[in-house]
Amino acid sequence: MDRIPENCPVDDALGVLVGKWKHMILLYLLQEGTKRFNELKRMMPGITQKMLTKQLRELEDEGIIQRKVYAQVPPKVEYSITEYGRSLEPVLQAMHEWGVKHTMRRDVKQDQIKSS
Amino acid sequence: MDRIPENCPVDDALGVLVGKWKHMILLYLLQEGTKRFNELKRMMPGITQKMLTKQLRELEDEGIIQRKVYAQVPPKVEYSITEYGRSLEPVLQAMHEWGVKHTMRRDVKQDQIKSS
DNA sequence: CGGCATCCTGGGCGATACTG
DNA sequence: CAGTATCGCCCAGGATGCCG
Repeated sequence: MDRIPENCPVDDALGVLVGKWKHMILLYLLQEGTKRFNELKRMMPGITQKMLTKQLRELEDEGIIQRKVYAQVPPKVEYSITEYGRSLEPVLQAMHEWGVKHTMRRDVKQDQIKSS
Repeated sequence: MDRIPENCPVDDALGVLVGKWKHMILLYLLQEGTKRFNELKRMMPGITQKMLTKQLRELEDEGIIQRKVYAQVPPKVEYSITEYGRSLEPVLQAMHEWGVKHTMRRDVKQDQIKSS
């Protein structure tokens, strides 16, 4: 982290990850490779087609994931991480590690409240 | 990154960073140490008192920053990163590095559009 | 100086229905 | 199967004004 930037790079990174399901999609595609639309949908209970489509489009527009359409009936569309998308792995990694610690600390805080 | 969790730790990390100004506040406090309310405000042109207050409160509630009130007139309130808050540094670091590359890539994309 | 209370708006997000 | 098309809610975030 050199200087505080005028147009913050951290903002850019945050931008592509913010969205209720985006990081989930990325984690799934990173860990389990190529997935079809409905496979992703099934993996995220609660998400609607509209939202899944939207977030996939946004990630695609950013160049983070790839969309491959098979010309067949019934339709088949596969999504996968791009090379560029893999560059986000350290970021997700850092967030995941912090999240694990955070959850632990939250438990500690709960204990402190209980014992006070 | 071990397994895809039910309650995603990545979500937790994202949660504390999301908010239009939160990461900015954190970067300032990390890099420049303790700051007064109006110092922070001056550093972020465009932010309103309400928003600054709100985001500071949220960060404080998470235990990420510390609020120190001096009993004097005029009032003086100082904000600083907690030890716990410093644990976010690797996350910010990772996002910053990615952001720098991302900006570069976006420029490349612009060039590609121009030359097409 | 460092807030809090109030009002308001945009758009993120969801529910539902329809389609090639 | 993998989407569009509509409608509508909620709330993060902004504008403004008052206060100890």
